[in-house]
Amino acid sequence: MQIRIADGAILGAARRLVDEEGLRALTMRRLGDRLGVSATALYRHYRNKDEILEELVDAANEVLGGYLRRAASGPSPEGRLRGTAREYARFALEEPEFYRILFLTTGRPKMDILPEESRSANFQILIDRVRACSARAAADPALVAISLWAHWHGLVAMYRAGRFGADPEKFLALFERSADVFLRAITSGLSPGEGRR
Amino acid sequence: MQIRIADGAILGAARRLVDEEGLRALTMRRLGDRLGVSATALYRHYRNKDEILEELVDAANEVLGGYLRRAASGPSPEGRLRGTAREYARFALEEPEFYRILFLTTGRPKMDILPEESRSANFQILIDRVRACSARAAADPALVAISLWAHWHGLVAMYRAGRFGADPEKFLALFERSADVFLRAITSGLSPGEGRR
DNA sequence: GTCTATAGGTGGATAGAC
DNA sequence: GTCTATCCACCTATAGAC
Repeated sequence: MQIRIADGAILGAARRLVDEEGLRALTMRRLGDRLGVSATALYRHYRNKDEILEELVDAANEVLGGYLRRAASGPSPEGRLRGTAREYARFALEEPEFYRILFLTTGRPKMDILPEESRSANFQILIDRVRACSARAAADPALVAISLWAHWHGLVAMYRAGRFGADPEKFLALFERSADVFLRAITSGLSPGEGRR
Repeated sequence: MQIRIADGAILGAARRLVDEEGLRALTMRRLGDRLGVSATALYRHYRNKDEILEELVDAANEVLGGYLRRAASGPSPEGRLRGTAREYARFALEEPEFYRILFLTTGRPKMDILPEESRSANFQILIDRVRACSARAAADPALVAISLWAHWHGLVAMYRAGRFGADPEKFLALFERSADVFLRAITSGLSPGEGRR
Protein backbone atom coordinates (compact mmCIF):
# COMPACT_ATOMS: atom_id res chain seq x y z
CA MET A 1 0.00 0.00 0.00
CA GLN A 2 1.24 3.37 -0.95
CA ILE A 3 1.13 6.34 1.33
CA ARG A 4 1.40 9.82 -0.03
CA ILE A 5 3.76 12.12 1.83
CA ALA A 6 2.09 15.38 2.72
CA ASP A 7 3.91 18.64 2.10
CA GLY A 8 6.16 19.50 4.99
CA ALA A 9 5.65 16.12 6.58
CA ILE A 10 9.20 15.08 5.82
CA LEU A 11 10.73 18.06 7.55
CA GLY A 12 8.40 17.67 10.51
CA ALA A 13 9.27 14.01 10.85
CA ALA A 14 12.94 14.86 10.52
CA ARG A 15 12.63 17.40 13.31
CA ARG A 16 10.93 14.92 15.58
CA LEU A 17 13.34 12.16 14.70
CA VAL A 18 16.35 14.33 15.45
CA ASP A 19 14.78 15.72 18.58
CA GLU A 20 13.84 12.36 20.01
CA GLU A 21 16.69 10.17 18.88
CA GLY A 22 19.51 12.50 18.03
CA LEU A 23 21.08 13.74 14.85
CA ARG A 24 22.76 10.41 14.27
CA ALA A 25 19.39 8.76 13.96
CA LEU A 26 18.58 10.94 10.99
CA THR A 27 19.02 8.50 8.14
CA MET A 28 16.94 8.06 5.06
CA ARG A 29 15.81 4.65 6.27
CA ARG A 30 14.76 5.80 9.70
CA LEU A 31 13.07 8.83 8.27
CA GLY A 32 11.21 6.71 5.77
CA ASP A 33 10.13 4.35 8.54
CA ARG A 34 8.70 7.25 10.52
CA LEU A 35 6.66 8.33 7.56
CA GLY A 36 5.56 4.79 6.75
CA VAL A 37 7.37 5.02 3.48
CA SER A 38 10.47 3.55 1.94
CA ALA A 39 13.72 5.45 2.18
CA THR A 40 13.91 5.84 -1.55
CA ALA A 41 10.61 7.64 -1.75
CA LEU A 42 12.24 10.61 -0.03
CA TYR A 43 14.44 11.20 -3.03
CA ARG A 44 11.40 12.42 -4.94
CA HIS A 45 11.18 15.30 -2.49
CA TYR A 46 14.81 16.01 -1.69
CA ARG A 47 17.86 15.56 -3.86
CA ASN A 48 19.78 14.03 -0.98
CA LYS A 49 20.14 13.94 2.76
CA ASP A 50 22.12 17.18 2.96
CA GLU A 51 19.19 19.09 1.53
CA ILE A 52 17.03 17.90 4.40
CA LEU A 53 19.70 18.87 6.85
CA GLU A 54 19.92 22.34 5.42
CA GLU A 55 16.27 22.99 6.09
CA LEU A 56 16.76 21.65 9.57
CA VAL A 57 19.52 24.18 10.13
CA ASP A 58 17.17 26.97 9.12
CA ALA A 59 14.54 25.70 11.51
CA ALA A 60 17.05 25.48 14.34
CA ASN A 61 18.19 29.04 13.77
CA GLU A 62 14.63 30.26 13.95
CA VAL A 63 14.05 28.48 17.22
CA LEU A 64 17.24 29.96 18.63
CA GLY A 65 16.08 33.39 17.54
CA GLY A 66 12.89 32.88 19.48
CA TYR A 67 14.84 32.22 22.65
CA LEU A 68 17.14 35.18 22.21
CA ARG A 69 14.25 37.56 21.56
CA ARG A 70 12.69 36.54 24.85
CA ALA A 71 15.39 38.48 26.65
CA ALA A 72 14.33 41.73 25.01
CA SER A 73 12.12 42.70 27.93
CA GLY A 74 14.78 43.12 30.58
CA PRO A 75 14.79 46.19 32.82
CA SER A 76 18.18 47.52 31.72
CA PRO A 77 20.70 47.01 28.93
CA GLU A 78 22.85 45.00 31.32
CA GLY A 79 19.84 42.95 32.39
CA ARG A 80 18.93 42.26 28.78
CA LEU A 81 22.45 41.13 28.02
CA ARG A 82 22.44 38.87 31.05
CA GLY A 83 19.07 37.54 29.98
CA THR A 84 20.43 36.82 26.53
CA ALA A 85 23.07 34.63 28.08
CA ARG A 86 20.47 32.76 30.09
CA GLU A 87 18.23 32.22 27.07
CA TYR A 88 21.18 30.96 25.09
CA ALA A 89 21.82 28.38 27.79
CA ARG A 90 18.17 27.46 27.90
CA PHE A 91 18.12 26.87 24.18
CA ALA A 92 21.16 24.65 24.53
CA LEU A 93 19.50 22.62 27.28
CA GLU A 94 15.99 22.46 25.91
CA GLU A 95 16.85 21.93 22.27
CA PRO A 96 20.01 19.87 22.52
CA GLU A 97 19.80 18.40 19.07
CA PHE A 98 19.07 21.71 17.43
CA TYR A 99 22.04 23.06 19.32
CA ARG A 100 24.10 20.22 17.96
CA ILE A 101 22.99 20.93 14.43
CA LEU A 102 23.92 24.58 14.73
CA PHE A 103 27.11 24.52 16.73
CA LEU A 104 28.35 21.06 17.46
CA THR A 105 28.85 19.46 14.10
CA THR A 106 32.43 20.35 13.35
CA GLY A 107 32.95 17.78 10.68
CA ARG A 108 30.23 15.80 9.09
CA PRO A 109 27.44 16.09 8.36
CA LYS A 110 28.27 18.89 6.01
CA MET A 111 27.30 22.36 7.03
CA ASP A 112 29.56 24.02 4.55
CA ILE A 113 26.67 25.65 2.82
CA LEU A 114 25.51 27.71 5.72
CA PRO A 115 22.45 29.89 6.04
CA GLU A 116 24.33 33.14 6.57
CA GLU A 117 21.23 35.27 6.91
CA SER A 118 19.51 33.65 9.84
CA ARG A 119 22.75 32.96 11.68
CA SER A 120 23.83 36.54 11.24
CA ALA A 121 20.43 37.72 12.38
CA ASN A 122 20.83 35.96 15.69
CA PHE A 123 24.36 37.21 16.08
CA GLN A 124 23.17 40.72 15.33
CA ILE A 125 20.82 40.53 18.29
CA LEU A 126 23.80 39.96 20.53
CA ILE A 127 25.83 42.76 18.98
CA ASP A 128 22.95 45.17 19.48
CA ARG A 129 22.56 44.23 23.12
CA VAL A 130 26.26 44.62 23.71
CA ARG A 131 26.23 48.00 22.05
CA ALA A 132 23.38 49.10 24.28
CA CYS A 133 25.57 48.57 27.32
CA SER A 134 27.84 51.38 28.30
CA ALA A 135 31.42 51.23 29.58
CA ARG A 136 34.03 49.30 27.71
CA ALA A 137 31.51 47.02 26.05
CA ALA A 138 30.80 49.75 23.54
CA ALA A 139 34.39 50.18 22.44
CA ASP A 140 34.24 47.26 20.02
CA PRO A 141 30.78 45.69 20.26
CA ALA A 142 31.43 43.07 17.59
CA LEU A 143 34.57 41.81 19.29
CA VAL A 144 32.87 41.75 22.65
CA ALA A 145 29.87 39.96 21.15
CA ILE A 146 32.10 37.33 19.58
CA SER A 147 33.90 36.89 22.88
CA LEU A 148 30.67 36.48 24.82
CA TRP A 149 29.22 34.07 22.30
CA ALA A 150 32.41 32.02 22.33
CA HIS A 151 32.37 31.96 26.11
CA TRP A 152 28.79 30.74 26.22
CA HIS A 153 29.36 28.22 23.50
CA GLY A 154 32.44 26.93 25.25
CA LEU A 155 30.52 26.38 28.46
CA VAL A 156 27.81 24.45 26.67
CA ALA A 157 30.30 22.39 24.72
CA MET A 158 32.17 21.47 27.88
CA TYR A 159 28.93 20.58 29.62
CA ARG A 160 27.92 18.34 26.78
CA ALA A 161 31.32 16.71 26.80
CA GLY A 162 30.60 15.75 30.39
CA ARG A 163 33.00 18.22 32.01
CA PHE A 164 30.47 19.57 34.47
CA GLY A 165 28.53 16.47 35.40
CA ALA A 166 25.12 15.62 34.05
CA ASP A 167 22.75 17.80 36.08
CA PRO A 168 21.19 20.48 33.84
CA GLU A 169 20.12 22.61 36.80
CA LYS A 170 23.60 22.70 38.22
CA PHE A 171 24.99 23.50 34.83
CA LEU A 172 22.58 26.36 34.37
CA ALA A 173 23.67 27.78 37.71
CA LEU A 174 27.32 27.43 36.78
CA PHE A 175 26.62 28.95 33.38
CA GLU A 176 25.07 32.03 34.92
CA ARG A 177 27.87 32.44 37.42
CA SER A 178 30.49 32.06 34.72
CA ALA A 179 28.65 34.38 32.35
CA ASP A 180 28.49 36.94 35.14
CA VAL A 181 32.24 36.84 35.62
CA PHE A 182 32.65 38.05 32.09
CA LEU A 183 29.64 40.34 31.92
CA ARG A 184 30.33 42.18 35.15
CA ALA A 185 33.93 42.70 34.18
CA ILE A 186 32.86 44.18 30.90
CA THR A 187 29.79 46.19 31.70
CA SER A 188 30.72 47.56 35.08
CA GLY A 189 34.48 47.34 34.94
CA LEU A 190 36.71 50.28 34.19
CA SER A 191 39.50 50.14 31.71
CA PRO A 192 42.54 52.23 32.65
CA GLY A 193 41.86 55.93 32.42
CA GLU A 194 38.36 55.40 31.13
CA GLY A 195 36.73 56.75 34.25
CA ARG A 196 36.38 56.09 37.94
CA ARG A 197 33.59 55.36 40.34
CA MET B 1 53.98 -13.65 5.71
CA GLN B 2 53.45 -12.64 9.26
CA ILE B 3 54.71 -9.42 10.72
CA ARG B 4 55.12 -9.05 14.42
CA ILE B 5 53.80 -5.83 15.86
CA ALA B 6 56.38 -4.12 18.02
CA ASP B 7 55.36 -2.81 21.40
CA GLY B 8 54.02 0.69 21.11
CA ALA B 9 53.89 0.48 17.34
CA ILE B 10 50.12 0.36 17.34
CA LEU B 11 49.74 3.52 19.35
CA GLY B 12 52.37 5.28 17.26
CA ALA B 13 50.63 4.28 14.06
CA ALA B 14 47.31 5.34 15.52
CA ARG B 15 48.76 8.75 16.37
CA ARG B 16 50.12 9.22 12.89
CA LEU B 17 46.95 7.98 11.28
CA VAL B 18 44.79 10.34 13.29
CA ASP B 19 47.19 13.22 12.80
CA GLU B 20 47.45 12.80 9.05
CA GLU B 21 43.97 11.68 8.13
CA GLY B 22 41.76 12.68 11.00
CA LEU B 23 40.05 10.86 13.81
CA ARG B 24 37.48 9.44 11.44
CA ALA B 25 40.21 7.56 9.62
CA LEU B 26 41.00 5.65 12.78
CA THR B 27 39.42 2.29 12.06
CA MET B 28 40.75 -1.12 12.83
CA ARG B 29 41.12 -1.82 9.14
CA ARG B 30 43.03 1.35 8.33
CA LEU B 31 45.18 0.93 11.37
CA GLY B 32 45.97 -2.63 10.42
CA ASP B 33 46.86 -1.53 6.90
CA ARG B 34 49.33 1.01 8.26
CA LEU B 35 51.04 -1.65 10.28
CA GLY B 36 51.02 -4.15 7.44
CA VAL B 37 48.79 -6.36 9.47
CA SER B 38 45.20 -7.50 9.41
CA ALA B 39 42.64 -5.60 11.41
CA THR B 40 41.91 -8.60 13.56
CA ALA B 41 45.50 -8.92 14.70
CA LEU B 42 45.04 -5.74 16.70
CA TYR B 43 42.58 -7.48 18.96
CA ARG B 44 45.45 -9.45 20.45
CA HIS B 45 46.82 -6.17 21.77
CA TYR B 46 43.70 -4.22 22.55
CA ARG B 47 40.31 -5.45 23.62
CA ASN B 48 38.59 -3.08 21.25
CA LYS B 49 38.88 0.23 19.49
CA ASP B 50 37.90 2.29 22.51
CA GLU B 51 40.92 1.04 24.38
CA ILE B 52 43.16 2.42 21.67
CA LEU B 53 41.32 5.68 21.78
CA GLU B 54 41.79 5.96 25.51
CA GLU B 55 45.54 5.78 25.18
CA LEU B 56 45.35 8.39 22.47
CA VAL B 57 43.50 10.69 24.84
CA ASP B 58 46.29 10.31 27.37
CA ALA B 59 48.87 11.14 24.72
CA ALA B 60 46.92 14.19 23.62
CA ASN B 61 46.68 15.48 27.17
CA GLU B 62 50.41 15.16 27.58
CA VAL B 63 51.05 17.11 24.42
CA LEU B 64 48.66 19.83 25.56
CA GLY B 65 50.47 19.96 28.87
CA GLY B 66 53.71 20.60 27.01
CA TYR B 67 52.20 23.62 25.29
CA LEU B 68 50.73 25.05 28.46
CA ARG B 69 53.98 24.69 30.37
CA ARG B 70 55.75 26.73 27.71
CA ALA B 71 54.00 29.82 29.01
CA ALA B 72 55.57 29.44 32.43
CA SER B 73 58.44 31.79 31.59
CA GLY B 74 56.45 34.98 31.17
CA PRO B 75 57.62 38.20 32.81
CA SER B 76 54.56 38.69 35.02
CA PRO B 77 51.57 36.72 36.27
CA GLU B 78 49.39 38.54 33.76
CA GLY B 79 51.89 37.85 31.01
CA ARG B 80 51.98 34.17 31.90
CA LEU B 81 48.21 33.97 31.84
CA ARG B 82 48.12 35.68 28.48
CA GLY B 83 50.80 33.32 27.27
CA THR B 84 48.74 30.37 28.44
CA ALA B 85 45.91 31.53 26.23
CA ARG B 86 48.23 31.82 23.27
CA GLU B 87 49.71 28.38 23.83
CA TYR B 88 46.25 26.91 24.10
CA ALA B 89 45.39 28.37 20.73
CA ARG B 90 48.65 27.12 19.27
CA PHE B 91 47.91 23.63 20.45
CA ALA B 92 44.50 23.83 18.85
CA LEU B 93 45.99 24.95 15.54
CA GLU B 94 49.07 22.76 15.46
CA GLU B 95 47.51 19.60 16.81
CA PRO B 96 44.00 19.80 15.41
CA GLU B 97 43.24 16.11 15.69
CA PHE B 98 44.53 15.86 19.22
CA TYR B 99 42.39 18.85 20.00
CA ARG B 100 39.44 17.07 18.49
CA ILE B 101 40.09 13.98 20.55
CA LEU B 102 40.24 16.00 23.73
CA PHE B 103 37.52 18.56 23.29
CA LEU B 104 35.54 18.10 20.13
CA THR B 105 34.08 14.62 20.40
CA THR B 106 30.78 15.33 22.06
CA GLY B 107 29.13 12.09 21.22
CA ARG B 108 30.88 9.10 19.91
CA PRO B 109 33.50 7.88 20.04
CA LYS B 110 33.04 7.28 23.72
CA MET B 111 35.03 9.37 26.07
CA ASP B 112 32.91 8.54 29.06
CA ILE B 113 35.78 6.90 30.82
CA LEU B 114 37.99 9.92 31.02
CA PRO B 115 41.54 10.21 32.24
CA GLU B 116 40.74 12.54 35.10
CA GLU B 117 44.33 12.86 36.27
CA SER B 118 45.99 14.28 33.18
CA ARG B 119 43.05 16.46 32.29
CA SER B 120 42.92 17.84 35.78
CA ALA B 121 46.67 18.39 35.73
CA ASN B 122 46.35 20.67 32.73
CA PHE B 123 43.39 22.46 34.21
CA GLN B 124 45.31 22.93 37.43
CA ILE B 125 48.00 24.80 35.52
CA LEU B 126 45.37 27.32 34.47
CA ILE B 127 43.94 27.65 37.96
CA ASP B 128 47.39 28.32 39.37
CA ARG B 129 48.12 31.00 36.81
CA VAL B 130 44.79 32.64 37.49
CA ARG B 131 45.43 32.56 41.19
CA ALA B 132 48.79 34.22 40.66
CA CYS B 133 47.06 37.21 39.17
CA SER B 134 45.80 39.82 41.54
CA ALA B 135 42.55 41.82 41.42
CA ARG B 136 39.25 40.08 40.98
CA ALA B 137 40.79 37.04 39.37
CA ALA B 138 41.78 35.81 42.80
CA ALA B 139 38.29 35.95 44.25
CA ASP B 140 37.29 32.58 42.79
CA PRO B 141 40.21 31.25 40.75
CA ALA B 142 38.47 28.03 39.78
CA LEU B 143 35.43 29.81 38.42
CA VAL B 144 37.58 32.28 36.54
CA ALA B 145 39.71 29.45 35.17
CA ILE B 146 36.63 27.59 33.97
CA SER B 147 35.36 30.76 32.35
CA LEU B 148 38.62 31.44 30.57
CA TRP B 149 38.97 27.86 29.40
CA ALA B 150 35.41 27.89 28.12
CA HIS B 151 36.04 31.15 26.32
CA TRP B 152 39.14 29.81 24.61
CA HIS B 153 37.49 26.55 23.77
CA GLY B 154 34.50 28.36 22.34
CA LEU B 155 36.70 30.44 20.07
CA VAL B 156 38.47 27.37 18.76
CA ALA B 157 35.25 25.47 18.28
CA MET B 158 33.73 28.34 16.33
CA TYR B 159 36.85 28.65 14.22
CA ARG B 160 36.77 24.98 13.41
CA ALA B 161 33.12 25.22 12.53
CA GLY B 162 34.13 27.78 9.91
CA ARG B 163 32.76 30.83 11.72
CA PHE B 164 35.93 32.87 11.36
CA GLY B 165 37.13 31.91 7.92
CA ALA B 166 39.93 29.47 7.24
CA ASP B 167 43.08 31.54 7.82
CA PRO B 168 44.90 30.27 10.93
CA GLU B 169 46.97 33.43 11.26
CA LYS B 170 43.91 35.63 11.24
CA PHE B 171 42.25 33.37 13.72
CA LEU B 172 45.24 33.50 16.04
CA ALA B 173 45.10 37.30 15.93
CA LEU B 174 41.38 37.29 16.65
CA PHE B 175 41.90 34.76 19.41
CA GLU B 176 44.44 36.95 21.15
CA ARG B 177 42.28 40.05 20.82
CA SER B 178 39.26 38.21 22.16
CA ALA B 179 41.24 36.62 24.96
CA ASP B 180 42.52 40.06 25.89
CA VAL B 181 39.01 41.43 26.21
CA PHE B 182 38.37 38.94 28.93
CA LEU B 183 41.82 38.94 30.53
CA ARG B 184 42.18 42.70 30.77
CA ALA B 185 38.73 43.01 32.26
CA ILE B 186 39.56 40.44 34.87
CA THR B 187 43.15 41.16 35.76
CA SER B 188 43.13 44.93 35.63
CA GLY B 189 39.48 45.61 36.25
CA LEU B 190 38.08 46.63 39.59
CA SER B 191 35.03 45.08 41.09
CA PRO B 192 32.81 47.50 43.01
CA GLY B 193 34.37 48.60 46.24
CA GLU B 194 37.35 46.35 45.79
CA GLY B 195 39.76 49.20 45.25
CA ARG B 196 40.42 52.12 42.96
CA ARG B 197 43.22 53.37 40.83
C1' DG C 1 5.20 8.88 -6.39
C1' DT C 2 6.20 4.90 -4.43
C1' DC C 3 7.78 0.35 -4.59
C1' DT C 4 11.39 -3.68 -4.57
C1' DA C 5 15.80 -5.05 -5.61
C1' DT C 6 20.23 -3.96 -5.64
C1' DA C 7 24.72 -1.81 -6.03
C1' DG C 8 28.49 -0.59 -3.42
C1' DG C 9 30.27 1.08 0.51
C1' DT C 10 31.43 1.79 5.61
C1' DG C 11 32.36 -0.08 10.14
C1' DG C 12 33.40 -3.54 14.60
C1' DA C 13 34.16 -7.85 15.99
C1' DT C 14 34.60 -13.29 16.23
C1' DA C 15 35.92 -18.36 14.96
C1' DG C 16 39.04 -21.36 13.86
C1' DA C 17 43.15 -22.62 11.01
C1' DC C 18 48.10 -22.12 11.10
C1' DG D 1 50.10 -13.78 17.18
C1' DT D 2 48.46 -13.47 12.92
C1' DC D 3 45.83 -15.07 9.29
C1' DT D 4 41.44 -15.75 6.30
C1' DA D 5 36.74 -16.11 6.17
C1' DT D 6 32.79 -14.52 7.87
C1' DC D 7 28.94 -12.31 10.29
C1' DC D 8 26.44 -8.55 11.35
C1' DA D 9 24.73 -4.01 11.27
C1' DC D 10 24.63 -0.05 9.19
C1' DC D 11 24.62 3.66 5.46
C1' DT D 12 23.46 6.57 0.61
C1' DA D 13 21.76 6.23 -3.59
C1' DT D 14 20.05 4.34 -8.26
C1' DA D 15 17.23 1.42 -11.74
C1' DG D 16 13.27 0.00 -13.28
C1' DA D 17 8.62 -2.00 -12.36
C1' DC D 18 4.03 -0.51 -11.06
